[in-house]
Amino acid sequence: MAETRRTFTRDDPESRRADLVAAVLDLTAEAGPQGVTVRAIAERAGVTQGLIRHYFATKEALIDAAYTAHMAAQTEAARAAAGPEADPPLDRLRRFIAASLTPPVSDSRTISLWAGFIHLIRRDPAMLATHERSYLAFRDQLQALIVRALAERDRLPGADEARRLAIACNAVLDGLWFEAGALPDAFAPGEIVAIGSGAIGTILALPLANEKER
Amino acid sequence: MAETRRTFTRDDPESRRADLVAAVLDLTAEAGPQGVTVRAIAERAGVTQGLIRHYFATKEALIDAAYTAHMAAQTEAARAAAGPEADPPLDRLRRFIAASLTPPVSDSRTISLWAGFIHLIRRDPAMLATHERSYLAFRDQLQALIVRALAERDRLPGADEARRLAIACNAVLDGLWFEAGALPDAFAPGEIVAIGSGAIGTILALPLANEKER
DNA sequence: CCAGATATTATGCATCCGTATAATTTCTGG
DNA sequence: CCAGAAATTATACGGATGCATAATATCTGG
Repeated sequence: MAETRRTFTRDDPESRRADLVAAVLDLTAEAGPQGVTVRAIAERAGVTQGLIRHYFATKEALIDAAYTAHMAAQTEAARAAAGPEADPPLDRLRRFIAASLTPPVSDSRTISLWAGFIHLIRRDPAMLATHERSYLAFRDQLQALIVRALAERDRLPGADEARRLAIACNAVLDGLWFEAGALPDAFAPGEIVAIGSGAIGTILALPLANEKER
Repeated sequence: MAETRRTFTRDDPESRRADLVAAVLDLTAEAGPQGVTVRAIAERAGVTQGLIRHYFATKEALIDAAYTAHMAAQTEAARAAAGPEADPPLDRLRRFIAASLTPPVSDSRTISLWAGFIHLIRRDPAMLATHERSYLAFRDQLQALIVRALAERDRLPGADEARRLAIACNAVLDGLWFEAGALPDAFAPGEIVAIGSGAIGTILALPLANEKER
């Protein structure tokens, strides 16, 4: 009655790493740091736990890789959200706002991931650096969109004023992201985007609100 | 060389429970769920781990109690923030905004606590109910302050519009709470309150910005 | 001041955790 | 088609964790 050894197929190292990273992100989103054990990661990725150590020196190294991959994906999604550079600045800003307030950027998964990682970020300088870089990249992009949309109407805020506007608009986005993620059933479809566009439009004195959604 | 048994003094049950609850909150804020072990809780509270079970059936019950206590304190702090009912509505709204964006309501501790509890909230219906109740209590209070400040100037928004304004203003507060807590060193003192007052003042078309801080 | 009640400590246990290491299967180049 | 490389599995280990239970010190009522 000797247990037969589990069969397996070799896989591309890149693909295996990606599977392990995806498993960490799924588990972090679903159950928080407590649910992220090497055994759970291995099961989710469809391998045995020894393999993790073959690709990552420690569990912490794997989690670092997962966080970096997640933030890179988020940054890329934000970059793509505004659309072609050649489009009208106001349309680009509108699209950026809408994308920031709808899945996959804004949903309960990203909230859970943020919450699951924040304590590690506080402790690990490398993760903190990744965190700050990603945050500022997002805000700088928003600020650039704002400045161009204003410039189109011959309004040219100074650096300080541009920073203040970007922080305030970013706060609206973050706050609505937070509220939608924390209370997913408390808002009608499209309501969050409508409120966000309205509030940011008011702050910037720009016609952002989509008439169809009001 | 028999180890002498640790001396102790009996304490009021209420006080002991409060000590244990405070230990859980401190540990959650400092190290997240991973740092909240029965041994760490006991050490922080100055007792031995067996005592925890004497007051709470399980660790989970203690954590529930800690979360409930924290949310009650936050709700009470928000209630007190606006000041006397008799004061001018605009002043009360100003104070509420300032209090919401400064310690002890807004700091890295409350962010860490939120992050540390959010996964438990998702899993435990009782904690979820506490969470939603506290959130809506905060927003309802903000909405009432907004409506009164507008009414003072003979502006009477409908229920839908009042809700939209409250959600948007609340998003500004939540978003800035988030940003200040996530990047504590990225903002000058008073900058967050100034930006928040400015943005909310613009959204509501009310003179909220404090001239001294600009 | 003492005896009962109980708050508190001390110890033990089964389980899970991350990591280390050995055994085996799969794949590739010649 | 086979031999060597290495990807993958299997097993083991020390320590931590939550919970249970036994032992003991502290307090209170009479």
